[in-house]
Amino acid sequence: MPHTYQYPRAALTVDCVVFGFDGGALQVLLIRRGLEPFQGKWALPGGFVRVEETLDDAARRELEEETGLQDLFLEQLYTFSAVKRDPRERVVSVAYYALTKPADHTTAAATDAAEAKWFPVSDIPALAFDHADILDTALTRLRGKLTYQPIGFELLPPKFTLTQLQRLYESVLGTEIDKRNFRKKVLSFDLLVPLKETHRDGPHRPAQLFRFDPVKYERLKKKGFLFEI
Amino acid sequence: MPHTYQYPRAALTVDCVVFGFDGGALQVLLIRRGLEPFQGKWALPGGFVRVEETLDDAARRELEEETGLQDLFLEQLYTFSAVKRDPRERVVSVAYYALTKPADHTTAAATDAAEAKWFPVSDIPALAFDHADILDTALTRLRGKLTYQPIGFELLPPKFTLTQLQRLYESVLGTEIDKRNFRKKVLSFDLLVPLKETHRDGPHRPAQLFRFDPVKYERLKKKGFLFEI
DNA sequence: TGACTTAGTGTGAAATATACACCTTAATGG
DNA sequence: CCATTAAGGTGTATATTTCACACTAAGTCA
Repeated sequence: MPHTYQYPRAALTVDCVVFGFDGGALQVLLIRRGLEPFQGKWALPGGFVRVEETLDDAARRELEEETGLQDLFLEQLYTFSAVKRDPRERVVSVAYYALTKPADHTTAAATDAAEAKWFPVSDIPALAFDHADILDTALTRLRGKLTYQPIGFELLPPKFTLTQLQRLYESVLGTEIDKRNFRKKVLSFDLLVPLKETHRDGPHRPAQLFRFDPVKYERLKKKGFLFEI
Repeated sequence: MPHTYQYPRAALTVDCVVFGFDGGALQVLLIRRGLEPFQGKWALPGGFVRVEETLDDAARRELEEETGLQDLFLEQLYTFSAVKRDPRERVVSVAYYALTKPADHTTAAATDAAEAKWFPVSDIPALAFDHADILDTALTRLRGKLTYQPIGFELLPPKFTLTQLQRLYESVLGTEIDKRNFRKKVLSFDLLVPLKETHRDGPHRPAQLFRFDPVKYERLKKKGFLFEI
């Protein structure tokens, strides 16, 4: 059923940069394109926005359709509009970035629709469209955001150790952090609650498990608060 | 000449939050709408994106058409996509925010196309569409950005005094700042060059004029640098 | 020439950031 | 079962940054 307008219109898409952390390196979820253009190339999950849904809805829908992922931290990133970014026709794409917990990773792999695969950000294949630009923008944003908002927890399981959190910061920011100073700082925000459990893992002392307390975070945020590592 | 597509498409617009500073309070430039919907209401300058231009181009074009402003600091803000944000049909709008120097203010007032007027952000009339949301988002962004990037200069004339700069920070951030500490901090970045001129203004000691040095700023930015007031 | 008004300047105290090394605890295996 | 292994966990002293605070300087105008 055709739709007619007085002036030509760009098509609107969403593209999602999905980050994950496997304990060692920051990863991005890509899907292999089944159709032209760029058939067979790796690309960010995404697709056309329906006329009766918001961009956030579209991003969540496409993510679920293409990767099986649900209920993740998702935030609008930037809208990309280079005139020739899609060889077919004018397409403007609103990019999102998402953070997943490790438990989601298997889910993502299990999807059948298209081939989906995690790649370490240090080793990304050639991407379709301007997706390399989008990924760069997302990485820059993630690094920036990590230093002033407590979103690192979104990349870790609900229960995590301080060492895991530190590894995450180190690999995303690409710096080494002093263990004692990091712990002091992180705990000083009073956003982590120690659990009565420990994480046993090999021939050494087991690690205290913590969880993030979103309620305390909301309280702090309202008072105007700066989370800085 | 009609244009036909297989699926319905949202219309794409840009809207611009133009900030100015008159020495006392932060101002926003609004235009009075000449057409329905919201005829006679105040709104952000903006309009439809043409199919062969980027969003940045569209924002600059609309700004010039509606307000006469050119060559200003302009940055994409966020894309607004609530389904009913335009009562006529589905319209997705990419919001921008812009910073103008005082010399531009008269230019803006001189435009004839539509009625354009500066309003202090503390006293904004009811706005069309979701423009109040957009303005809120822009203000939050401006406040955030001002504290870690040296964009305040974009709101001042090319030559300015430290007191003017301080007033700007105070009124945008809504805080009082200690004069000595502010000067120490700002000068410590080594981004301001003192001029051989002073600013005479009333029966008191004249003030040293400075200009912002974008070259030094670029150098610093590359080394990874944090501008924090 | 004195009164008025904004410009411009320095220091000490408090808080925060940084550098740095050793003991603790459980698992493993000889 | 005890010695070894390997990561977990902790405190302090120093450097740096932030913060609070008050007077003199320079020009105008009556």
